[in-house]
Amino acid sequence: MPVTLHDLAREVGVSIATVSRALSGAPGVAEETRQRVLAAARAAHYRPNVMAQRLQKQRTDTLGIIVPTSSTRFGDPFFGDFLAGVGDKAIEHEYDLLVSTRAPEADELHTYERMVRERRVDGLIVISTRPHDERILYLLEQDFPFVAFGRSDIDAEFPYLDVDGEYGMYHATRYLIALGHRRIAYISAPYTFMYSTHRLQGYRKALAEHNIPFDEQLIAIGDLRDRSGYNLTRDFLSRENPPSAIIACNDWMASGAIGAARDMGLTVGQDLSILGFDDVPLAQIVHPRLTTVHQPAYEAGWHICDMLIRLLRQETLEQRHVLLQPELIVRESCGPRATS
Amino acid sequence: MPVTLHDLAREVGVSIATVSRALSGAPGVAEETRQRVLAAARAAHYRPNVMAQRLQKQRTDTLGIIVPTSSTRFGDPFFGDFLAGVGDKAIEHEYDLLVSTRAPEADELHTYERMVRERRVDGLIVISTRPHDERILYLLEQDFPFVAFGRSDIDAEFPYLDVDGEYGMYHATRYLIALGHRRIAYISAPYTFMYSTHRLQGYRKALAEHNIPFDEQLIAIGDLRDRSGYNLTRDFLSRENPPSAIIACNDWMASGAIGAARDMGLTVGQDLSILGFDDVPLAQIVHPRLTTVHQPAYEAGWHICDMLIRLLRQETLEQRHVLLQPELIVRESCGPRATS
DNA sequence: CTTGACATCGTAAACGTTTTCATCTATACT
DNA sequence: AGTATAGATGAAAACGTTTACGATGTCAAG
Repeated sequence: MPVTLHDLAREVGVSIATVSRALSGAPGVAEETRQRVLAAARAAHYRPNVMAQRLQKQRTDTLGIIVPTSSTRFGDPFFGDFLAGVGDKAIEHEYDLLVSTRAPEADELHTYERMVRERRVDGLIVISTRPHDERILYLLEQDFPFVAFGRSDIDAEFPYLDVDGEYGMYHATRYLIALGHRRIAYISAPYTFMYSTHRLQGYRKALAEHNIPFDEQLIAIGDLRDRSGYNLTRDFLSRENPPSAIIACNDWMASGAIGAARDMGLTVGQDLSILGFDDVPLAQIVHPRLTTVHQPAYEAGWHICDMLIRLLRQETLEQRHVLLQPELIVRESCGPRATS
Repeated sequence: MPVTLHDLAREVGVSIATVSRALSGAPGVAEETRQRVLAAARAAHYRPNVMAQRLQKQRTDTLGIIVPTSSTRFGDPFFGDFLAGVGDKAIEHEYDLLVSTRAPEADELHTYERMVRERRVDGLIVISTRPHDERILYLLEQDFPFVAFGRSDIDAEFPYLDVDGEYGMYHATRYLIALGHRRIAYISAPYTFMYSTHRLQGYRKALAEHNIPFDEQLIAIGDLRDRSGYNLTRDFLSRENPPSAIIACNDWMASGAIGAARDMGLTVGQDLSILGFDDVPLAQIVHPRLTTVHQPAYEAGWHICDMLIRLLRQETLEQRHVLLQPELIVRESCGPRATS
């Protein structure tokens, strides 16, 4: 039913090779012929069959990204913005974007194998890297093109873009220290995420620089959802020597912390300082508005996609390792330590 | 480099046709031969080349969804959950999911043409339907399989799933009326979305049933973001006869409304009732927690994807038109009208 | 012993491109 | 005039599958 090169060739009275050349802009076809072909193609509303092109070219012109749907990531607006950045960049270069949720029961690597071995995509974006990330090891082993969002601790080089969580948390912590805080609790993300370690590093570094001893008791691990921020904060505040400030590893937990403080009769920003991470829209909606560390989600996605495309085009990346410096956004959830 | 049917055929000593049949489970191949082929395939880590399969089968086994990235939709967690539902269902049936952001400068239909005419996908999911939706008209005209999330007012039948906004808003309004409210302001979504009209219908219907005259002055149109909810609420409240309750068309604007009320010294849930729509996670984080209408985003995506797959498989849909009834979630942002 | 049915398998044609290579024509040079 | 050269084109081989069709062999029924 749909019109093919063959149809056009018959129509114009040339061979399909000539039609192909004329359409692709390849040299070696007379200008007059080219015009005739183009006119016929337009008239017949010709569109190439991409599957045929892909089979022939041995390229899919498709980028892939695999999203663990069960985790909170997908509902997280941070991820939505990231994906928007990836998508915009992809379409700008005429790449398709294949988004796959990992089948919950299936082995994660199975999803990656599916992409790689069956050649569904030309390259992959790996998100939320983990320590000893087996996905990255697999892709390296297969010599498959990819760019990671985040670093890992494996003993091999690979292209990545990361937001410098250590830098961000270091400055956030310094900010609280400058406000007079000494007992600063820290609600971490699970250590299965690489960034957890980096951010904790920043926290520890700032403490050390100001000769504040690191207290294991002030560290808790949340599940990134507001509920756990709430619970852990209640826990912290009901101790006999409660912290005067709390840092949470993302804005959701920080928002939960705000709720807990409110429920316990504390005024956030005065009695208790709370600091988040990510700067999702939510941060400006909660009351008081959240002081947090801004992660440029859209830009990160955009940039990573750009790196991947360059990689696929064999262009040399000016930088295979990009570290973005996040910015501390001061709003109202932090204040000087209450001098009671 | 990668192993093909041809390689396996040579290996086992049969023709590629037999190998293909053995692998696909087609009849007409001796059990013993099939086992030999399967063993060889396993040993050689054979994976089919999907592009070749797609060219041959004239199917892409891919579903598409086009997302207007510039609008707030992508960052909206509602959409993230929806997409997760679609993705999970798609992978369950071994479909790939192609997510395309519309190139901002390009004509929207161009993106659809790209999908349809170049046969990149077998079917499409159309989201946030609009009055006289040209995308739907185009797909109908092309006789291209799709399922819409939302209805439209065009004069043609097409498969859709929708959340009954009229029903939801009707019950929400009734709830406020039952609490004693008579002057209920309404912050609508832009009328470029089909659901705006439906929801407004529900609001009007509830008013009419209780003999409350519809007052044009109490209707405002927001842009779905919290900022506009904030501004419009300030506007409402600074009039001489302010409303005692405000309904917003989504939770973001409702949250903005809460902020505005707070800034004007009002206690939400007592002095002013505020009601949202969607029930995104945010609704449970703001203070007071938002009374809102729950939209089952994940389930909607899941169900729509299921409908589309059945459509593609020529199975008869038990229902080509699905209307989900949303549920009112009562929390703390609404209360009886203050009897001052 | 012939015939037909059936199971098993191979040949080859598709699917719609891109691209190599060879062919052909026309022009320019000796 | 003869020949080299460049430009324009077509034939055909790929890319890796699926599948219609035909060929072969086996076995049971007549």
